[in-house]
Amino acid sequence: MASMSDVARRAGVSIATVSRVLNNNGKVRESTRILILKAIKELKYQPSRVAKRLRSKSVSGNLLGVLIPDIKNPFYVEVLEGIEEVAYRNNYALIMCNFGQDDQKERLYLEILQSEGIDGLIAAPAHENDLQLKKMVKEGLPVVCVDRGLKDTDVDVVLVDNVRGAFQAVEHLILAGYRRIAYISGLSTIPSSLLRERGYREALAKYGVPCDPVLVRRGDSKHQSGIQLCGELLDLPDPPDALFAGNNLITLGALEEIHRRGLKIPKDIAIVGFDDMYWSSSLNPPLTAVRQPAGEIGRRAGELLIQRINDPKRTSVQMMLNAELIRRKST
Amino acid sequence: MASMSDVARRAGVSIATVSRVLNNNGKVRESTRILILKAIKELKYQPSRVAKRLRSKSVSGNLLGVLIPDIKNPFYVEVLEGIEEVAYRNNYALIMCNFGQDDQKERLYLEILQSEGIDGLIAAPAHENDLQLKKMVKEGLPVVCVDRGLKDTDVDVVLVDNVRGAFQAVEHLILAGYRRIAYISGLSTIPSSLLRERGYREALAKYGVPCDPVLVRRGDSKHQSGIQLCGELLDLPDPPDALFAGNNLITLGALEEIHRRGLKIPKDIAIVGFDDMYWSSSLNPPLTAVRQPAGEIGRRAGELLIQRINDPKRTSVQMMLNAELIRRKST
DNA sequence: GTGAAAGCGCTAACAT
DNA sequence: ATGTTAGCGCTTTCAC
Repeated sequence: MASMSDVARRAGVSIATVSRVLNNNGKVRESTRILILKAIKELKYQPSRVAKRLRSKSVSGNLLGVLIPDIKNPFYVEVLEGIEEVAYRNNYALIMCNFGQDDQKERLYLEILQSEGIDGLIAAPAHENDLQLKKMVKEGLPVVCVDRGLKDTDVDVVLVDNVRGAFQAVEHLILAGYRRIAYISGLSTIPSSLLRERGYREALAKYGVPCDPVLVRRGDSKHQSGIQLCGELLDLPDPPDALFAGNNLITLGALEEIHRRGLKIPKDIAIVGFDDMYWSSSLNPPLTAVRQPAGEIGRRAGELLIQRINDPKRTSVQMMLNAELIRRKST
Repeated sequence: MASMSDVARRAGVSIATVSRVLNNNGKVRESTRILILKAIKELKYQPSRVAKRLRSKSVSGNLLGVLIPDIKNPFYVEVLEGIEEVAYRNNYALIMCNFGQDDQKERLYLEILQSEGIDGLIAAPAHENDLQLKKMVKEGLPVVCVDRGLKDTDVDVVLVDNVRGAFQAVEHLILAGYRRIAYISGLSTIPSSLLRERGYREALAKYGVPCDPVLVRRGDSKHQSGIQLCGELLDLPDPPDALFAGNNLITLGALEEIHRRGLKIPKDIAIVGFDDMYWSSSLNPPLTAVRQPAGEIGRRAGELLIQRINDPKRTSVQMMLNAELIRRKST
């Protein structure tokens, strides 16, 4: 691959001049600019992002990190897609780090990202109290969090109103006449699990529906735990007549278990999921769900990050997007 | 962030020696090694992958590129997960490029990857005849293709026996008694679409089932085209009694349309999809599908790539994995 | 066994 | 308006 000095030699100028036309700064005579442009074209020259990144912290290296807990989760895929969209538009490449809810792996990835000299990071951290990430923020790395924030730390966050979303889901169930409403929660270390539980309780409270503790089950946010916990609920002597599933994967797991038992939705049991999927309408019956605008979360996060890279001092914002209940046929 | 020279100074040695202990090459007295290790720990030194990458083509920069057509497609998500798994195990970071079936975007991403100095690339190219990618291969970039190869080019490829997979799916339909079997194809520029169509035709031929051209529809591999084309088929004066869907997204689209019309599966129409999803059992009825071992495709591709990076001269291989028909309840 | 120094491709400060 | 040069952090000869 041709380098800047190749271009310079071919155009009969110094590399500094080449750099100038490349970055459009400094004055360059039109005639030499044309000469250089020609040389660039002829040599098919492409600047090395690596060299640029190494050279100086002061200039953008056009590289962003994305740290997500579980790429199997369609929610994160959509967030990722949103991020990618704005990153690409702004000429940033993306390093993808999927830590699979594994703290150790998250730590290692964070180190790698640092070592890669990324300009900024979008993360859904394992905990609100992620020391390493907090440290990186303090040291000045531009970070924006999605889905969950960082305690006592000044970062941009973009998320959804989990309490309200959950509240709407459960309220909808209550108004439809269900009374024994179960909640399958994801990992209780994740704030959103707790917030959704709060929404669940608030809705029950508001309508005076008693909250039976056996109807609240906590798992690990994954597909398998949806199957497992849904099974436990169904095995109860007095099983629930409706289910509020804490996330995507749990919903899918619960659905699998319900179908396996040959139960009819919503006759035998109703279900509403937190997180919509673009193919929720393909389910049978089509799923009622709380839709987080995942793509927009990603896009917003990307935009905030780029803003922060360009203006590291700007005050941090928390952007709360609205979650909307999509009524289909499962309730 | 501490650099090598910080470590060297602290340990009272030269950076060359530090480099030696870091890379475990050259002789270093045990006592100085310990000294250096101590300094590294104290300074929390982390080598810069950027500098390493810039420095020399001869040594691995620990960076891989992944180029995929559509991250919305669960198949690619699973492939990606497999790749990520082995990349991580081997200390490679991943640059993710989702080109969304857009040729222009693919080209730009390829340029970016080159400019990032990646050590290797895993790609599902837009066409078998991707000039730019072919050129990069010829110039010596280690590449492995997944899902589709590169014409007249010597690359590693890992994919699935599409003809056989499709054949099994359609044969299964025929043996179950269906006769008007439709095929909704993805983009006809993608080899797998054509191969699956071939499997479809071969199965019909083998059992002497006439092949009605109106039952073969070609779309763009996306969700929306599944909805659209399935609708067209259902509107036929003599509609199909079974459907073979060319990929994941098409299946989901078709399902949506079928449910929308209140049709019963498999009574009114049977469906078998190409590509299984981990939540296919959550569908109602659980979906019969041809399962590509997507995670394994990704892992294999990752392994092949790393092998090739370490041994650029080794002869290229084509690895064809088996696709398996999973019989559930939709047929 | 260890150090000095060149150089990867680039930017930016300083000269001219 | 253009050139020279000093690094960025590292690997790798080549000396000693």
